[in-house]
Amino acid sequence: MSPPEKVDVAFRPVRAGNAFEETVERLLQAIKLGAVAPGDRLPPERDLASRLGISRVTLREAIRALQESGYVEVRRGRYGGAFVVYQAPRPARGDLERAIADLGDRLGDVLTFRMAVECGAAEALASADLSPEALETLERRLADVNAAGPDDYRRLDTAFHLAIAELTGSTLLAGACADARLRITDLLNAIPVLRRNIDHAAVQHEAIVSAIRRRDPRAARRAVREHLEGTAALLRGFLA
Amino acid sequence: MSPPEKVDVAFRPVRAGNAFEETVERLLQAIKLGAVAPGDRLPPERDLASRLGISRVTLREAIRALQESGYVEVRRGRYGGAFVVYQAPRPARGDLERAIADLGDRLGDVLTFRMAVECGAAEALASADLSPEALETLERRLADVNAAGPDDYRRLDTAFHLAIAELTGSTLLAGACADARLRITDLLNAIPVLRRNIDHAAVQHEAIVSAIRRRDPRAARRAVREHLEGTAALLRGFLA
DNA sequence: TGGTAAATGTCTGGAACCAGACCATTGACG
DNA sequence: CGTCAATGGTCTGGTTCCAGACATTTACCA
Repeated sequence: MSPPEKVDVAFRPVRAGNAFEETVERLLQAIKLGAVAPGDRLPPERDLASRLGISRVTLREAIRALQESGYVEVRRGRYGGAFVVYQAPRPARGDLERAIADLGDRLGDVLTFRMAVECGAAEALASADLSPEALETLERRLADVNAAGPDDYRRLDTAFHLAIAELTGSTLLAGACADARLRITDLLNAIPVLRRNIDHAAVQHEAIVSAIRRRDPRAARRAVREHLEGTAALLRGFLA
Repeated sequence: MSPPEKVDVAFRPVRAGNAFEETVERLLQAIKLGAVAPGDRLPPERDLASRLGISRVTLREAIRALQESGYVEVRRGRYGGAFVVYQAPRPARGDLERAIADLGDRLGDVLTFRMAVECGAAEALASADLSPEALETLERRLADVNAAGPDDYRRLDTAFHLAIAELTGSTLLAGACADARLRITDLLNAIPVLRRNIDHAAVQHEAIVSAIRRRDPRAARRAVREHLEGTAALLRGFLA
């Protein structure tokens, strides 16, 4: 037998690192991702801390960091909370290059990962026995994206993609999709939202939902694949 | 627009929980997974601690727990270390039911996740431009499984599956596959290794490698899908 | 036979993190 | 116009976790 079957992936890190930094990162991504729309507020500290599995103290430190960086505005009293004041800026020339450079050689990693999990989610959803409510949620997200203005587009696009993952009912898969999306948000936000691209995406989105609706896993997968490949190709192009 | 697009997956836990318990779990799974064969030793404490991203103290506590449970044997001095003494027992009647009950309603979640990431990995690998060394590694793992005795089978089967993920070069995807495998190990170990099943699996493994070799992503995906679906169906059957 | 390298074993001080109790503020609503 | 519930703000004591220095053990090897 061949001796060195070192499966080093079994010894990968148990924890990501510092709880505070992780939390800042998570919240920041939740904001950029649009899980909380500008003007809305984060859940109450006690709730959020328990959902994130950290103490309120640590969460508060993270929120303060976001406050000092101008992402949220904290108000006290009843109906108070941490309100999102961040509005994703229109991408400027050079943003994309910078974001890609930040990601470094992990770009390919992320793109591969995203392709695998999002295609998998779509296929799983199209194989499942969807409740009418679930289907309605999906249609609603699709309508939201189609009705979005330029400032809302990325946010609602993300919500649509993540809805597919969440509706599979697999929290592991949904988590993986969210993770993939988080890692690529900065890149997506750096791509200008052009009319032509939106229209193209809308057709593809429709194809995805249609495949899911008629329970055609292979078509669902193919549709997602084509949808993501456009972005992937664009980004990989900047590596040359 | 439809107001409540609560993407609660964005607020999922930042950290898994207790570092000590997480570490015990991880090491235990690494052993059951066969990342370290019986008789072999874990990496030195300092190495391992840094790889796992925890302190040596915490790692030592975890190792001591494994020692007291009889999984490893620790020897001091040069050429010492934590040696694996655990030999996966032949599954007994009722093990599988117990393992499934332990997993509870997360079974579907795990199966869906596993299907998505392993299919994704195979497809990605079949789309990639494999180096001769990579291909050779894959062939070697395949040969290892085919040459395995009953006691080694699960371990080498795991090594084969994880090799596919690792060779994609995407650490995220490899990590996800390892994670999926970890979560399902107890189930797999509870399934008796029958001659008939081994032969069947060997044919499917060959189909997977063959598809990768001739760079046919769709065939690779389909082969993995069929391979995993057998297990999934078997397990789901126990839910009824 | 003794030196040495590589490993585990032990200790200390400090940083990070937590749980929970309590305080302060605020806007809605009766 | 006062009450109150929901929220952020603060404090205390304790636990977990860490980094690093130092001690001990052991097998190879000159």
